[in-house]
Amino acid sequence: MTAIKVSSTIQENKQYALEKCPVTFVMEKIGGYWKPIILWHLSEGNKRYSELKRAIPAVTEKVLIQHLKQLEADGLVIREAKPVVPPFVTYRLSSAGEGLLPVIEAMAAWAFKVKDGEYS
Amino acid sequence: MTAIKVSSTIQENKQYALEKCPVTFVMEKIGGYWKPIILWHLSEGNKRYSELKRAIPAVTEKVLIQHLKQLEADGLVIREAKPVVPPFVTYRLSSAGEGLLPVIEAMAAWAFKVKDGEYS
DNA sequence: CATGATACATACTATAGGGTAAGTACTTGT
DNA sequence: ACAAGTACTTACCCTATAGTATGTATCATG
Repeated sequence: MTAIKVSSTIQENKQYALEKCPVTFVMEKIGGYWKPIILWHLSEGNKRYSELKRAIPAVTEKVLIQHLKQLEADGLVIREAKPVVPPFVTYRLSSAGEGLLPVIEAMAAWAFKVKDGEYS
Repeated sequence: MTAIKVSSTIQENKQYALEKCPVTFVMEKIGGYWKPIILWHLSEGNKRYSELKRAIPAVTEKVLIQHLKQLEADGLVIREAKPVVPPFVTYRLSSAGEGLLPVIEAMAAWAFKVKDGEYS
């Protein structure tokens, strides 16, 4: 039943979903809990690590870098580190990251409609 | 450090994110692994439970109903059950669910751009 | 009379992700 | 000499979610 065959795992289903569903593909990239917020803040302009930290106080440092690393690995943000002695690292959106902004805005628009009770 | 205070939990951070970030709000609704796929299939028209099952063979039945229940509870899909003896249940998008289609399409559009290498 | 189809439910497991807490290396300020 | 700020890293825990496997009620059909 359920058409799951030999040695099926979560990873295999993930593969399936990634290939079959472009939306799942996007979810993989921005599905982290704080990623959309990070992207949102970066859409306002380049930010230092510490600026992001202060801008999103509820996220822990571990998760913040974790997400930043993933976003960097996925090519959505670009990290620039000046090799100075108190470290100076800035993050900014790549062109792919900027391409996501319309998506983010579409999501925000829907959320506001829902909260305004526009869909009774 | 990290500005997390007394009795902070995942749930509290969730609350924070939900209030502060409309995108996280959307993620809560369509963030389940198969939800976007389900919504996509429902965008093609009403579907019976068994039709969805066959349309998305890689998802298990448990997860399929689980997601459908959540989507129903979130007001994104509408469940209609005819009280006949072999059960006949159809699912369709609510107006709020339809309102998400532009979001889904924006995500899909971005995904295809990425895969086509449009952002070198 | 047993199988299949319908639309689920339920008990159990496994893993990924987020959270907590603490530490690192280097320098400037007091 | 010690704290504070920079940008992280690491070890550990906890929970939410997906997956596995099986069961349920009803009827039609062979």
